[in-house]
Amino acid sequence: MSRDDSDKSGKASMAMAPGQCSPLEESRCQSCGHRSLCLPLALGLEDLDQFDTIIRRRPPLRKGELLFRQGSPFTGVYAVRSGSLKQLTAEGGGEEQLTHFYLPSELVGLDGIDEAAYAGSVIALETSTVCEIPFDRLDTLSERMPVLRAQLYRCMSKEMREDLRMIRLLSHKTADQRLATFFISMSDRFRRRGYSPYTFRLSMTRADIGNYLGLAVETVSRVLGRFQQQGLVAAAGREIHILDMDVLIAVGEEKGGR
Amino acid sequence: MSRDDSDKSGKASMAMAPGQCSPLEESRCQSCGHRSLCLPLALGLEDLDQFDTIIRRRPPLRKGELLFRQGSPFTGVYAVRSGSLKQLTAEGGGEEQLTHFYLPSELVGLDGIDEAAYAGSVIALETSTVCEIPFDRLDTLSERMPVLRAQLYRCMSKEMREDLRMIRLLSHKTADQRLATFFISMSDRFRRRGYSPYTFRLSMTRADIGNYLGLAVETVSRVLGRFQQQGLVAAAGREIHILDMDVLIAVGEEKGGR
DNA sequence: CGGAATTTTGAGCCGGATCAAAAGTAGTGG
DNA sequence: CCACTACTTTTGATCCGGCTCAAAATTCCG
Repeated sequence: MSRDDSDKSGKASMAMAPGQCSPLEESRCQSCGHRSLCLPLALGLEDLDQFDTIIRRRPPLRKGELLFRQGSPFTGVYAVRSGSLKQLTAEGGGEEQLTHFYLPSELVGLDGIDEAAYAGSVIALETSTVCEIPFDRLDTLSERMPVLRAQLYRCMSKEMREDLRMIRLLSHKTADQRLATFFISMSDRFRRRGYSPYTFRLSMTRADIGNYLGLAVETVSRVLGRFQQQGLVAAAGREIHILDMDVLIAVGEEKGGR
Repeated sequence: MSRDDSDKSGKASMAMAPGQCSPLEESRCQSCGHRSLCLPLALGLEDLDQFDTIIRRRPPLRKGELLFRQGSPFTGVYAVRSGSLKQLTAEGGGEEQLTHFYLPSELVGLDGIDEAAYAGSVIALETSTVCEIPFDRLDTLSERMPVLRAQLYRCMSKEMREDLRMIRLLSHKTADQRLATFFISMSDRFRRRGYSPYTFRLSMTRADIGNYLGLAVETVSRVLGRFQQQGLVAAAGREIHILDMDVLIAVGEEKGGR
């Protein structure tokens, strides 16, 4: 609860200002727990060092703080190091649509390259840290590192593929299928990051989930209630336990949504 | 029905196998009318020649023919040279979702990089020709051509941005807004390609449009009927005339879809 | 001209939105 | 530590946009 806990662990950490702590140690990719999923995943040690020199550490964002605003000039992409964020995109006059949730190791801002401006606003859902990767330097570096370039292509392609999944979900799935798919997807993302796929804490509100899935808050709440009655999941606030993964997967993939 | 028909048109064409006709002239990027929108748009003449050597011409696809199937190994991307195509993606057991329409100069298959397999099946909506661009060679070439690399990034980023637009459309817009947005978008794409933004012929069926927009065919037909009554568009089969662009745009952007 | 695919039109129904309000949670400051 | 306020979540009642089913009208092609 108190910040002192971490400080007690040793004098070394006390000497460091928050957000700049150990720029030579903790903030390096080499020692980052998410390296195996992140952009530089396939780099050799030497290239990794090079890569490290271009990324910039940012002071942590607190809950609700903006990483960047929709339309602001594109300067680079960000890799999530800890915490989670959401992307909101608004259309002329219209309301905001939540288009992405970002977890550690994921790349934020790739959709800004084309028009040299970010396609949506990105906001921290909880205290979060990100690594800033200036795009021009990344591009230059990728010229000499085919592996890095390939990974960048793969990241973009992956996001396109996930967008397609989302389009399918929004176009043809029922509320039940959408929420089931959402839980399965989150579960999977936690699993990949070494956390339990059965028990996790969501950092977003029901309203966020509804906005993301194209459903009203009330519907999210009702469907979740139904899932609990059916023994598929147990939810206490934002704490989620998946009780029957198989059935949940089946619900998410049921034929003929609508 | 008989293949002889095409042969009758003249001796010159008889000397050339279909799909290989004039590989040195018509099929070159330099003489391609879509160069200003296509991948190599910013290349100098020398680089353009280089680029030309890696692209492969394909025999034209006839209406309904498959360019590639979902899940088949990713080998490269395709630039549409003439005609139009649609991408269909299916989920385990579920029905197919139409996720993209492709017009000349657009790049097909970018979403296949990540998993080394194409994310959806792509089918010609009419007789169409495409340029095949093997990805490994494109990647190698992009190493030496920063401009080409930048354009490739931009293409991918653009597709991501368009996917976001689609997600917003599917998540929050009414049937009227969806169809209005669709017409505006098609109009814009025709305009960019040098055709009239007010009068054009759609190559897809109402069912395709419905599938793409997340609507039943009947709804597409009804809304279109309403648009005609209101004097926004005139439609004769697949021939579309936009009569009141401004109002149509306004309908597409109305606040609070649902 | 004839058969198939496409498009339109009509009637009825349902999933999920909306509106309204209660119940629960989390920060905040005294 | 507790009371206060704001936010979040749940629950209930009602309504409507768009889906479904059914069938006619039209267009497309050979």
